[in-house]
Amino acid sequence: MLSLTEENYLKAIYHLSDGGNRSVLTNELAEAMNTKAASVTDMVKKLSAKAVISHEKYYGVNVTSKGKSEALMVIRKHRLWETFLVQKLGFAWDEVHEVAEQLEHINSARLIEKLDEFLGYPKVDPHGDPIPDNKGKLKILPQIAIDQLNIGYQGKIAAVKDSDSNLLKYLDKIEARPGTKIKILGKEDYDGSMEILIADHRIFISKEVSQNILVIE
Amino acid sequence: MLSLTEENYLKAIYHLSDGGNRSVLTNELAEAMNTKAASVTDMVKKLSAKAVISHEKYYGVNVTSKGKSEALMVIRKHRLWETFLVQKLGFAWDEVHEVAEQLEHINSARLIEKLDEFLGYPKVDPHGDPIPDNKGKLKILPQIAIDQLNIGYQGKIAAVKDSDSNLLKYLDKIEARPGTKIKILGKEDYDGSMEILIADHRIFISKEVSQNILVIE
DNA sequence: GTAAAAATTTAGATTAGTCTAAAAAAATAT
DNA sequence: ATATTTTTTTAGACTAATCTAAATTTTTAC
Ligand SMILES: [Mn+2]
Ligand SMILES: [Mn+2]
Ligand SMILES: [Mn+2]
Ligand SMILES: [Mn+2]
Repeated sequence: MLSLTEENYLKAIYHLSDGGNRSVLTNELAEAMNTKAASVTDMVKKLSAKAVISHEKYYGVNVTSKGKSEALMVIRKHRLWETFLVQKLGFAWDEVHEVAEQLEHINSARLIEKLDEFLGYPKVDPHGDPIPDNKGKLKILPQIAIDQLNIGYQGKIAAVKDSDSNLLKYLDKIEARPGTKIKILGKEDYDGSMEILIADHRIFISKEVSQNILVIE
Repeated sequence: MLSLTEENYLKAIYHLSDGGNRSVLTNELAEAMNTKAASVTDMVKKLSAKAVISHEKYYGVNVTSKGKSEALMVIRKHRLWETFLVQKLGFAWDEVHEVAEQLEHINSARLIEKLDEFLGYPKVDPHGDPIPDNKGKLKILPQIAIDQLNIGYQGKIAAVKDSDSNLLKYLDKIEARPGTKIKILGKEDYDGSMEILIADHRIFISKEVSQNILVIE
C-alpha cells in the first residue's frame, strides 16, 4: 500500500525512466517532483523498502516489475478520469490534468472498473495516450513526432504531448487532435518550421509545435 | 484552506452538532473520529485558529458560520458523488459511502459544478439526504422516523438513515427506498415492532428498523 | 592522476497528525 | 462542602514528508 506521495514519486520515476527502460537520477527526480535532492533520497529509501524500485547508491533508481504495475495502475486511473472529465462532464482537454492528478489517488478497484465500463472501455485518453488495462498491461503504440518526418507524409494524428495547458489550447485551436488527418506540405530547413494540411486547411507551425504532434509509426 | 483531516473533523463536528445547533464535546468527537481525546484537543486548536469553530476550554466546540458553510461544501460533494456512483455507475446504495468519503476531498469548484449539471441538479442523494446548493445553503426537510407515528399513517418514504451498510442492504431488500409508499398497519406496544404496507406488500419490522425510515413532517 | 566541480547522501530540524501518560479542571456523590 | 470520578488539556514522543547545511562520493578538467 503506497501513500499518495509515494504514488506520485513512483509515477514520476516510471515516466522519467521511459516505462522502466533506464535509471533515474536523484536530481532529475527532484526537479520533476519540485523537491530537493535530500527529500528524494529519503523517499527513494521508502520506495526501495516497499520493493517498487531498486536503488544503487549514487547511481540512480530503477522500477521493479512490482513498481511498474503499481505505476501503471495510477496511470490507468489518471487517464480514465481524464476521459471521464472530457467525454462526460464536458471539460476541455487542457483543463483535466490537475483534477486527474487528484482523482488518480482514489482507492477503489470497483470504482475504476465501473468507470471503465461507463466510458465504454476506452483505449486512449483525450490526448491520445494509451490507457493501461485492468491487469496493468500497457499497449505501447509506436509513435513519432512529425518534426521527424518529411514533405509528403500523410496520416492521422495519434496523440499530442499533454505537458502544457497553453500548448493544448493552441493545438485545439488548430484542430490538431487525435484522429485528425494531417499532411506535411513544406518544411523549412533553417528553423524546422512546417506547413501542414490539417483537417483540410493549411497552416504554418513552428518546430516546437511539430515536436508535440505524434503520428503512428 | 483545510487539509483532508481538518475537513473530516469539521464535517464530524457539523453532524454531531446537528448542523450547528449545539456544542460538541471532546470525547464524542474522539469517538466519532476514532481517535483519542488528546488528538482531538490538538485538532480543535488548529480548527479554531482557522476560525471554522470556536472553542471554550473544557466546554466543547461550536461551528462558526464560516465553518458551517465549509462543512456544507464537503457534504455537498459527498452527496453529489454518492448520487453519481448510484445513478451513473450502478453502485448499490450501501456501497457508495466509503468511496464518497474519499471523493468529497477532491478540490475543484469546476468539477463539482459540472458534476451537478451532469446529474441534473439532484435535490437529494440516494439515501434521501438533501444536497446543499453551490452557495452552501441546505434545505432542511422536516422529517420524522416512522417509529414516532401511529397506525393508519400513510405517506411516502423521504429518506433512510445511511449509517450502516447492512441496514441499507436490508432496507433495499424490503424496498424501503425514498419515494416508496408506506402505510402503518399495526404497532406492538410491547417492543415497538410494526406491521407496514410497503410498495404493496405487508411486512413486519422491528423498532430498530422503524427508527431508520423517515417520512416528511 | 590529482584537484576542482557536481551530484548525492547524511545529519539535524520542522510541521501535521497521532499516541500515552500525567496534570488540571469540572462534574458527581456522599 | 469535600472527596472521588470523569472529562479535558498538556507534556513529551513518534512517523511521514519536507527542508538547509554539511559530509561524502563520483565526475570532469587539467
Ligand atoms: Mn492525458
Ligand atoms: Mn455517505
Ligand atoms: Mn472524508
Ligand atoms: Mn448519503
